[in-house]
Amino acid sequence: MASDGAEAPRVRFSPAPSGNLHVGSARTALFNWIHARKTGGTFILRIEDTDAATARPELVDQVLDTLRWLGTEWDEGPYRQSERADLYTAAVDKLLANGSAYRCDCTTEDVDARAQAAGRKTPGYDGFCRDRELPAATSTAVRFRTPDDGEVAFDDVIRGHVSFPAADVVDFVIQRADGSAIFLLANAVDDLDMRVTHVIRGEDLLNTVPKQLLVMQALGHDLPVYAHLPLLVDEGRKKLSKRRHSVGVNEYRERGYLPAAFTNFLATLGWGPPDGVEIRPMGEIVELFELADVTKSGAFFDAKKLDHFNGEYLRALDLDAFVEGVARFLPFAIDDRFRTLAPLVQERCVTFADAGEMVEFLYRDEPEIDPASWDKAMQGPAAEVLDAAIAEFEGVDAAGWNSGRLHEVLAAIGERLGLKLAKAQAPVRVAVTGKSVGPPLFESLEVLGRDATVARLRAARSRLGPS
RNA sequence: GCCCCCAUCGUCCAGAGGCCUAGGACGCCGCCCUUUCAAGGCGGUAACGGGGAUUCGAAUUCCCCUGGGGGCACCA
Repeated sequence: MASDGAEAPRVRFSPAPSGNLHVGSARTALFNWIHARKTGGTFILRIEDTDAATARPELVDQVLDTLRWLGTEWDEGPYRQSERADLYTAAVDKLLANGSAYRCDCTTEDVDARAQAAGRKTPGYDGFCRDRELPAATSTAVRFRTPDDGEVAFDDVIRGHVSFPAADVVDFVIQRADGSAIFLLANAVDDLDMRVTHVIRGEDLLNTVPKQLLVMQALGHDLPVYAHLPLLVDEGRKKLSKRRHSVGVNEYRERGYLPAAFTNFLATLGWGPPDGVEIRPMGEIVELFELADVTKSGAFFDAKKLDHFNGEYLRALDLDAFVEGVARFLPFAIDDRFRTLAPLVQERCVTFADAGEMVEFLYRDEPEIDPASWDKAMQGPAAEVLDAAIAEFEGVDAAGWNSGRLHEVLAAIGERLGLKLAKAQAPVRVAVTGKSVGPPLFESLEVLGRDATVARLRAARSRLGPS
């Protein structure tokens, strides 16, 4: 890398501080991070909070926290645009001075009204104030003067050559009337100032490139290389919306997904390793990753596939790590009973949050009966099974109360009643755990203990009524 | 309305002119294993949007159409 003497790459992730980081943003952050690691470059974090109206300083920490959880640690920053206003003002002054920008006092209403009067169907500014030479005032914003003809073109690492007719790029605001900078300006100035070499971001920003290129050129600097990632879309192929989906990374974090599984999955959205092995350590992904290999079309965030990834990662955890990780998702403290069942629970979890469901029966005085499970299990010879189980289990002495023994006992009962073990265990399972699914029954009963087991069987039997 | 981008199984990726009767993964279906449920094993379903052109040969190149998406703010 950098054998041509070029400087090491510098990339940046520049989220707006909107709190709960969007999964699409997380993917963008990840790809930036991967590219930096791959190339020995620097990953810069910059918070884009130039809009005082929407900036929520208190939410910045949440973004940082999420990034840390994902493992996409930054090398430089975080910078905050709200603290760099002088830089933007200086840039605007320079553009004003060299004729690249001018003041404008048109309101949005003025612009729309003129467009309507002129019968134009294309929205946008018409250059009304270009030559009015307005003085600075509290009501004037600053607009960038775009070329009237020619084209603005660039080579995107992922998309190839992209060009726009310059005439379609209307004069745009770079500084608000209150003197604050607009994203287009701040973003360009910062990329220049931070010597960013590769701008890796979502495709929704592809259309802003010409404007930013124009600003950068007017400021007289070398231009960064752009790479626009395909958007993450919903099942309707629309940009993932906060309205209808769990698009916040925090939701996944709270539901017990593992950061390694989550980032591994994100890495397969818009990119795939050449050998087709999708589930693998991030270190390998970093090695294999090439920005130019990124796909061009939108990718659906498939929660089912994420679940599969997470299940794989969860099962790969050693037992201690699983127990430690699952702890904060359980509504009760980890004890020996949980530890005993843990290996069986781990095998059956997709996320940490699933574990509680499987063992909660241990921590209640009485099982919470699921009606559907009850109806299904308490049919046919259920009463006989329960009666026999009560009688037999009661006779097992405390020292012999273990899963192997219980297995034998219930198998014998089943045999006597002409039932397969699977059938015979159903009423017992529901009576004791309240559900028709869960960890293996005999291990569960062993951990629950004889007295509690028998008490629950009796309770279920009486609830069942006379046979 | 205008501009830009995109187009392989339901989904995510492979495929950079012959190796493709298109491969892997998730999902789904079936079978096996089995103490329920998972996990695991085995098998199956399923795609190159349409039309031209180039070529001996096109999923791969070019053009048009269609379809989808994104953008066009004193938001980012």
